[in-house]
Amino acid sequence: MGYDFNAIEEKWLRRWKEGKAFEPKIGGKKFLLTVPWPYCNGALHIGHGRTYTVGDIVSRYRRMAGFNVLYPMGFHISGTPILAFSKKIEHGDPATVNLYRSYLELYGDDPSRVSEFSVPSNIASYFSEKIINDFTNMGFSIDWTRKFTSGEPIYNKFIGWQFRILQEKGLIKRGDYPILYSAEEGNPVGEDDILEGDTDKVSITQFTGVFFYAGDDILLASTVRPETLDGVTNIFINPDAEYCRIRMDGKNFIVSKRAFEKLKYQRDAEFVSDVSVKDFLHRSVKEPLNSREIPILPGKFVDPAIGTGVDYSVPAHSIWDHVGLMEIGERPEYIRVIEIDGQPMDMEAIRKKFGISGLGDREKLVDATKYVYEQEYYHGRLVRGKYSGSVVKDVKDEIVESLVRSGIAIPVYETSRKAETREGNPVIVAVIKNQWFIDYSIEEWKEKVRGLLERMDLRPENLKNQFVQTVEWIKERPCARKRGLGTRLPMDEDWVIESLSDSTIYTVVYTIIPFLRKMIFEEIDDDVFNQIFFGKGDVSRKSETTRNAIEEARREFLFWYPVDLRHTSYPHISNHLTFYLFNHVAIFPPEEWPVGISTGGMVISEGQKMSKSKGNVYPLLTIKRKYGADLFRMYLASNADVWYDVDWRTSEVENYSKKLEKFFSLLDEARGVQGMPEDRDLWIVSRMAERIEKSSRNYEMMKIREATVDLFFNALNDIRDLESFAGRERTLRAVKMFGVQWALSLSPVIPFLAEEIFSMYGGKGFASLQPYPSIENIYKEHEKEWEFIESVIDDFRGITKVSNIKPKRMTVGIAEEWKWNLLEESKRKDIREMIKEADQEKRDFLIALIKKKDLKQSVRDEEGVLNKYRDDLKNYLGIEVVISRDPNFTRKSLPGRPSLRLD
RNA sequence: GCGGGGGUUGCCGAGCCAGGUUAAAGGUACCAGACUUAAGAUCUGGUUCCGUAGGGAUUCGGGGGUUCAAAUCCCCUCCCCCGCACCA
Repeated sequence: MGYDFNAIEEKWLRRWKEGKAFEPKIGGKKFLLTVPWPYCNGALHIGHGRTYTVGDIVSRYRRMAGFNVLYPMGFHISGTPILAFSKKIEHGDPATVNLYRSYLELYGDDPSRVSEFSVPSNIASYFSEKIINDFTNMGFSIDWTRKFTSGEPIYNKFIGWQFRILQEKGLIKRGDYPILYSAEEGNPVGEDDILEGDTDKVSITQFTGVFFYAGDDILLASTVRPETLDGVTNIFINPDAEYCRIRMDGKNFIVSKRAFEKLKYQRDAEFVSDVSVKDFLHRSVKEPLNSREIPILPGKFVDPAIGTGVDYSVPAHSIWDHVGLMEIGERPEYIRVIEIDGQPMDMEAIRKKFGISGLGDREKLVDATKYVYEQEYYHGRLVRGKYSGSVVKDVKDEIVESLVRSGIAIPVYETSRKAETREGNPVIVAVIKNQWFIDYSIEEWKEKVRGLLERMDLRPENLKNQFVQTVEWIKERPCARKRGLGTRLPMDEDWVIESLSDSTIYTVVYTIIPFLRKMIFEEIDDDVFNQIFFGKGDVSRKSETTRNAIEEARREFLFWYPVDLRHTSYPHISNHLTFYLFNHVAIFPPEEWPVGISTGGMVISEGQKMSKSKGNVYPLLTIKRKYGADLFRMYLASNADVWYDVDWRTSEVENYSKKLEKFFSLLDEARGVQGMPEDRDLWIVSRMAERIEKSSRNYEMMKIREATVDLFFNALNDIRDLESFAGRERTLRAVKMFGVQWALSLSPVIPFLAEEIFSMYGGKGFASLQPYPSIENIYKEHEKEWEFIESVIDDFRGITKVSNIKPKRMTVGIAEEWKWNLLEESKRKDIREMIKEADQEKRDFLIALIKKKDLKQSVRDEEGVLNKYRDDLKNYLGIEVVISRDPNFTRKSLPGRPSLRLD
């Protein structure tokens, strides 16, 4: 018979709410725990539940460990996705409309309401409400009185304040910045906007456009290998493509027409005239380094849509160029620029090695090119020019910079692959002029963050390395975009602060939001925030209401902040979490800087990444209805350590359900049983005492899996063993002794069941608010005795298994006195010394002692223990136990490991 | 490439940092037995190989080394996953 988890969960949800169980007031030892706020553009699935569940288990444990815990939550609505979805719904995009209809259906709402979602704020408000509901149902001990969204006016004021501070401190700057862009749509495009952008990522590649002079014109040849410029032998242009003359920076450039269409989004470029390929072919141009005259040759392999459509040829280091020349029957003198271990790579040999017969072997050419590039990039040394002697990868960036500085090259950006938007338009690279950045590259700033990392509590331990690495690598980050929801950039209202940049110190708002809301909105300005956070804004002219609220807010901020633990999943390390550290360090004094960060794994489902097409995405709501929150939490907690991915397998989930039922009915039944437990069953109390104590440490170190497996699965196995040995009745009497403590120890993981059991056992108040339990371990000896009996049973089984007999009697040969004496001695002395002095017999024994360390834990009075369990052994194994001390028989006996004879 | 994490017994997954209690937790799957009209559920035992006495042999991606002793420490090598930015 199962238990009605739905009824139990509903009951305790109601009582927690009525009792305001998780709405802490200031006072005592505080613990502020945050998990990044969810982005509310759709229904939550099991993957979303993970980090919040871990956060909740931690907060619940901390609460029981005596901390005043605040676990707050808000909602993120900044950025483009919500906007994009509402736009699609407005336009009636069938896939999106269906998706949102299905969400509405899932939550039992009228699917026709989908049209409301054409207003972005409706998406945000609808789903934030559902998330509150879902999270509450999962038993998360969140203080919802402190919720807010990244889109509301009070928050906009706060972010405005933050950015003005960043600006004052000189951490914000402007500059040109390349981004992926759709010319047709007039928008930057993100991963989500690109066709197959999530599976096949598109990035920005920087080419170098090198100037080759042809009279008044400059052929702009683009390359990703400017280090080979010294080896140029000719220019390739595609004889079948269209080229044109354009004007940039007061000069005339020749590029393909396709290139111009993109280039004009990267810099000021004006069309001058079409040009004919024939006018250029076989003319010569001057290369910019040494003014050598080189010819322009036809290269059909040159793609006018990539780069500038003009290619400079370095046949000594490019397989394309080598084969290209071969095909048109040209064989200029190759100029070697790079050597590996003193040897240049031989393009002809590589051509043969890859089996390339001509330009038609595109794939092989691509492979060969990759091979050549990699070899020369990582292992090649330059042998000409001013960088002669350097390894390519060490000086490549410098080379590009120096070419640009000398005015003979410009950067040209290209996408890493050909890509189009979901609407079917080409994706190009555009350069945004005067893009706003937060300049994370400032060395003093980085240094402060490194200092912070030194003192932080980071889990898992390797997290520190990852952060140090990220801090090393981080540079300017664009912090605003021209579209999306969010806060307008205070210094330039055309821009909206980008969604990761507006969520770096928001955790502080949790501490003050209820008091901000008490203020008169119009009065909230920078002075208010300065007063709350630094105690130094002039607020004397505010209304009394506002001034009182400011005082309260300051008190709460000082009490709750900093964040003691921020927990999230590992993909946040190199972005959000790092910004989080940087911004705290920039804005707040050191005592308000983050104390701890932990990162966790993701959720995969049925052994695979979740995806709609695989049908393995399960909404949180469905899970709760079908299995209950406790089961979900138990599964997440025990399936994998926090830092690893959890695999949700429906078939295993079912088994958890049975285990929880067993747990519940066991404790339920034990409650009603009469009489005291047998003395010889009390070992199980000792085990439980140890488990509870050990798990406390594990919870604290966030080894949640270990705590759960031990407290739940291993404990249930003990009980199973006891039951099969001693029967149900005796087991229940023993279990009754620790039922309450057991349930309480599991309360962080399965809070609903814990509440129910706690109250069934007559507990007053909430289990969730009880101190973490402990059991005085007064039955340690019983445990050792039981371990002895267990090992005898184990040996008995071993023998019967191989000998195939059904014994009636078991003769137990207990080890001789001298062995026990040596064992005692070995605890005090160096066993190696003892071995040297011992005779053959003693030596064998001592070596056995080293091998079996646990023998040192043996119970001394084995005969007494066997007598104590004599009747149980007869019942359980169907044998009579006879003790023997016959020296012929006990020769092989060890303390804790008696000889056995069955007959 | 850089950085991080992995490769364990049918599968999932502990153990490895602090070498011996480890043929290696736990779960799952499978086999046998009990219960049952039967199935399911539940319970019991088993699941590397050999062995009619608790033993032995081999095993933790591959190779080598340190050690009385290595899944655990060191070196080399192969393979897999994740992050690398404007995207929440």
